[in-house]
Amino acid sequence: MTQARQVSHDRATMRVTINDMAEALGLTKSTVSRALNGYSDIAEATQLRVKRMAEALNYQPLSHAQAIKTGRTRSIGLVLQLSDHDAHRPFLAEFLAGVSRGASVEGYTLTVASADDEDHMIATFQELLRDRKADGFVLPRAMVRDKRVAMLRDANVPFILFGRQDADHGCCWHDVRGEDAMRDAVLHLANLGHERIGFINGGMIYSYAGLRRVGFEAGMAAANLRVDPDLIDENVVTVEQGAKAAGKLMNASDRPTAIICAVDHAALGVYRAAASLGLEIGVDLSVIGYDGILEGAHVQPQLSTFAVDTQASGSRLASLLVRRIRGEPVEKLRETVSATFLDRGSVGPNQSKRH
Amino acid sequence: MTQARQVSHDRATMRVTINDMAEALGLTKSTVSRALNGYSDIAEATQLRVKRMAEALNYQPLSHAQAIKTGRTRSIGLVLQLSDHDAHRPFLAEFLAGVSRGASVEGYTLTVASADDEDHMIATFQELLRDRKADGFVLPRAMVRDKRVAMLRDANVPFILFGRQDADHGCCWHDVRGEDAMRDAVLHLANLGHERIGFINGGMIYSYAGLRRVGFEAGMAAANLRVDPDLIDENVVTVEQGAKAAGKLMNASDRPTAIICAVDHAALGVYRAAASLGLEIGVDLSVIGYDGILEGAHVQPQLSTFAVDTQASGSRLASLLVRRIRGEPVEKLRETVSATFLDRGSVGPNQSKRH
DNA sequence: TTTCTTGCCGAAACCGGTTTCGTAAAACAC
DNA sequence: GTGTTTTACGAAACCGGTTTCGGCAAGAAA
Repeated sequence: MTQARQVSHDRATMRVTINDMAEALGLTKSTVSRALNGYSDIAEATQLRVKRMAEALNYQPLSHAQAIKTGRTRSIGLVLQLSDHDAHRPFLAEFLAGVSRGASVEGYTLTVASADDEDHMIATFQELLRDRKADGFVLPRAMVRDKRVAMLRDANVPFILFGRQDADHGCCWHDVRGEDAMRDAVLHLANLGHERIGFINGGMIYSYAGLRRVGFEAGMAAANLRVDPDLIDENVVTVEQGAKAAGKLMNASDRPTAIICAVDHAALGVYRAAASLGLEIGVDLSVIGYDGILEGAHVQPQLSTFAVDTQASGSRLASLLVRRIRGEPVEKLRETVSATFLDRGSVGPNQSKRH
Repeated sequence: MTQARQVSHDRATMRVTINDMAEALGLTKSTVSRALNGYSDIAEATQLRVKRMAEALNYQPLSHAQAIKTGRTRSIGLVLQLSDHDAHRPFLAEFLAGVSRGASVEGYTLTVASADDEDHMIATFQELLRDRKADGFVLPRAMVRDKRVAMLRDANVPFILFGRQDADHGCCWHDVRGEDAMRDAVLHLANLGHERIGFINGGMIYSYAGLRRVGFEAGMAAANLRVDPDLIDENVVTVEQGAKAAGKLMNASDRPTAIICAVDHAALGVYRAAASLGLEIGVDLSVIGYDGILEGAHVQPQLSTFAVDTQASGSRLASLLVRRIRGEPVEKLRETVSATFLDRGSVGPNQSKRH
């Protein structure tokens, strides 16, 4: 007991409490509290005085103490899903760093939990809410039919998607315009004379895949090219799957001269398939990926791809979520950013058109 | 205001509080509290009755409420360091999932923050402590001179290392015995007739590197082999660095017939170097890695390596840390586990010894 | 039987905040 | 100059727990 006191004593570096504030100001703590929270029945002069003192004393209300009365704890939650295929894992470090940084800027902290399937995730959400461990959630990897969204919306809990949903679903999001990237990829290739362009899409359960497909088709239409179903594959997220898919596409009666991949790992698979077919990437076969994974810079030739700033997105998601928690309407909290094209060695002019 | 009430109302699924417990039991809340915390001045029969009721009502004290009095909040902290080289990132997802799961089993949650350098990390620790966001910390990647350790030990804050430190440093840890793996790797290769064995070590600022070096040398000694300084390189953690290091080793007057790498990425670099030298891995040059990254199973031939169960370690770290927080002595909270050897295709008998 | 322990629990203070309510003083109206 | 409304703050209750303290009843000792 004495020890517990001891421990908490030298651990906490002696916080300054609202009572210290009150004493220093010659006010009561209720006045201090309301001043800091901007109540209108506190004279503006007093509010300023109090806020200045808070600054001077480096006073920060203890979120736990606030939580028991207000229910809000100034922390945002994120639940990892382990069963997610590993294609997404490399981004996780940056993503988390981004989210935690964005949160911290707003004075929020990040609580991370994990779940092994969607149902478990729902349960985890509820537990976190029940214990007030999170005021809202960041949902990475929006899915087409997303149970998480349904649950959180019904429970009236603030949350934000990394990815998009149909507008009327009433949630806010931040996303990278993968569809624009796919379209630009097509146009870029078309400019280089490619006409037979293959498309290897990602996991169709995720909403990004549908969008990228649309973008690919938009690009093909804009370039006046026909979309050949034989040159399209889906649900490809690993290098192996990418190699297999590429093999299939290259078996088509009329081979593609270029392949666009919705995820970089698939593109690396295309490299592998090309190698086993004796084709040179960037010469015999052009490839464009998406994601901007590091390995892309380490293959020969370097992979041309659309890089996503995962960390920036994480940070942005956190700050939008905090605004949502603070009460801003959903409609104002939807935004997209663009990926940046890295024009590297895996793309070249269409050789078969040379005369 | 009314709205806030509304929100917090349908969000929280109406928790059962200690007052509900008291009412249901016909006791006062002070008795309920002490019963649940096992105070000796509460009759054992009563304790049981209370605990049973807690079970029945699914009562969990609100950690925030406890925190303001006790200073402890039942959550463990983890600060990511962004500047860490990416070699470690692939493990992060599993590691975090493990930590959060281990924590959750003990009724703890995980708070994640990030920092860009060591000093910022110290500041982040202090902030988390000051705001009581964490009762203790998991420190991934123990370093040889670890500022974090010094700071936390001085502040008397519970923490645990993933990795090891000199015993007298008075901290607890959980680690994988990389040194044993390195020794076994040597012996395995020696059994196959290899005598010229190279060693490519990882980042020397981390404590694992020193240990693995010791393990390598122990293995060489046990196999009666001479350690040739020309066949050793250090601070290699990426594929590129690995390729470069391997190139250097293969330039030695008396080439190694096998190379052991302290990290898998380096081993993949060896593959690359071998390819450019026209050497066949597993035949002309044997390679053994360490980590068990997924890519190791996707190269030709598959990389023989020592796999680490990062998730299990994360989980274990969390549970040890919780025990530390609960007051168990440091000395009892140190343990190591072994990596498991994956005997795959990158190792073969020493060709040069064939007659 | 009286007194002294001991066991067991309730009452109340406390932790660090928020929020409701009441009220003295100042400002306004007449 | 009096009556009424504002303005601006203090007092006190509250949130959901923990902890100190005090006291009653039963059992032990005298």
